[in-house]
Amino acid sequence: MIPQRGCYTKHMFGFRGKHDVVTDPRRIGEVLTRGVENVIPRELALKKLSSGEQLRVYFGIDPNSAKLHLGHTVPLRKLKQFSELGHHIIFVVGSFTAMIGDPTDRDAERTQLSREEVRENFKGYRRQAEKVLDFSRVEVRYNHEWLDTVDFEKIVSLASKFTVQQMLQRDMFERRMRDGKPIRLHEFLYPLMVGYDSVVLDVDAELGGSDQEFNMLAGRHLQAAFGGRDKFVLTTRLIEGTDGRKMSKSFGNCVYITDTPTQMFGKLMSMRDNLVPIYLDVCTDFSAPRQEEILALHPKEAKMALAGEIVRMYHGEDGTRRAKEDFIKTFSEGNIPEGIQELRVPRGVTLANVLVGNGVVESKSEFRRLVKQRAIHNTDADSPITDDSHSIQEPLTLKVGKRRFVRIVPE
RNA sequence: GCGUCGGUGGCAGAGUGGUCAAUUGCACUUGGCUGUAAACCAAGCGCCUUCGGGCUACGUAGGUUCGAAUCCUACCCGGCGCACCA
Repeated sequence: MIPQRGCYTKHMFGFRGKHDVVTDPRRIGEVLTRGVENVIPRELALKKLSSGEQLRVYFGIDPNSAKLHLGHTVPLRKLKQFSELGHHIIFVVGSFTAMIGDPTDRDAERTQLSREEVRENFKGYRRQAEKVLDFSRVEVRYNHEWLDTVDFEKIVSLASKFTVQQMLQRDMFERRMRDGKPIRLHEFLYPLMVGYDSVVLDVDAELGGSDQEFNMLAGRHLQAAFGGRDKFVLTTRLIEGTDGRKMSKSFGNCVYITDTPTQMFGKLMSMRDNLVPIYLDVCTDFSAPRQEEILALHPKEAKMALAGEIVRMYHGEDGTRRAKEDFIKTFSEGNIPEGIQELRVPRGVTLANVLVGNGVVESKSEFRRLVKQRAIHNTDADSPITDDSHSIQEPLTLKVGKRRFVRIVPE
């Protein structure tokens, strides 16, 4: 069953005394700066956090089934810090908003998800997010609980709190106006809906990626308009993917927290040097002095330290050691890594069919190209495959391009 | 509703009857160099191929033509302008 309003009660969460809330100015200072893009308004945040009151801190997520990457962990880690200060974390799953799709992410699939799918997706999300945040101390809500029953009268009342000009100020809309790209009316509704979440939950603070700033501020505006608390908004920094572009599934530049230690280590090592400082600051708990020490090392050593720490956070010491050994063996020494993909095939089939059939190579044309470029290397004989009609007679270990390895065994 | 401009490969954006599987840039792949980084250099970048070529593709469906991404018609979608705002 989907948790209904009331499933989570004050008995389960809650009312800690003042003495449970940490008000150490130094820690508050760190929470409000590290990995933080913006705090609006900063004075309000300081005042609330110093008051000793337990704050209601809201974080909303889209209920897609995607794997979590390091970028997703940034706000999660920030939530954890708030939780450690003794504040109450409310996780809102966008079970209703899923039907609209956030215009911020214009690639987002607009497929309507059923409530059941949303719930399933959240399970997967939670399983991953638990590597960062302790969910036993988190209140989880689904926003269809209150958005389902919103009628047109309510929508009008919400919409009347904004002017069209305010909506158009959003840089994304501004840009699309300028570029002559369409803006659909319902896209204005999205900030209203997620803003209404914070009205209903009457929160003290909202966290999100800096791409959510507009939506969160809309919520702040609505909460004030409906006589709620004065909330502050904290946006976390967005980290670039390993190639320096926006971290995005479609660019293939994400480090997923479900990646194996070896994958994770390898991806982090191949990232651009200039990203090391931000990753250190945002994705690890290294203190500022420790970060300085690391950055003073040879760039490769610095990256090793960073990669090692991040892998350790998600896979522990053992995984890290193995990943590091694998990396050194494969790339520093040019050997073959452990546990490569092994394909059992009938004797005599062509290599082209094997590689294309198993998705190692995309098409036969691609295969021919790779052969021509001497990119398919027989590591047993230490020579490239030069015959594009090569057929499999003997077991064969291949290196395709820089990092694809496959062992083929005829039977 | 009327007018007008437009819809091309992952993206941007050329091309306006044959020499177009489609200039160019970005992204991507591969080789070189390296620290599996960046930068740089070089090659490649729809699918199939017996390497001759074949097939599919420029919003959708038809049509004109020996030949269409390019011309015509209808439809769908979008931008802008005008009208509407009882």
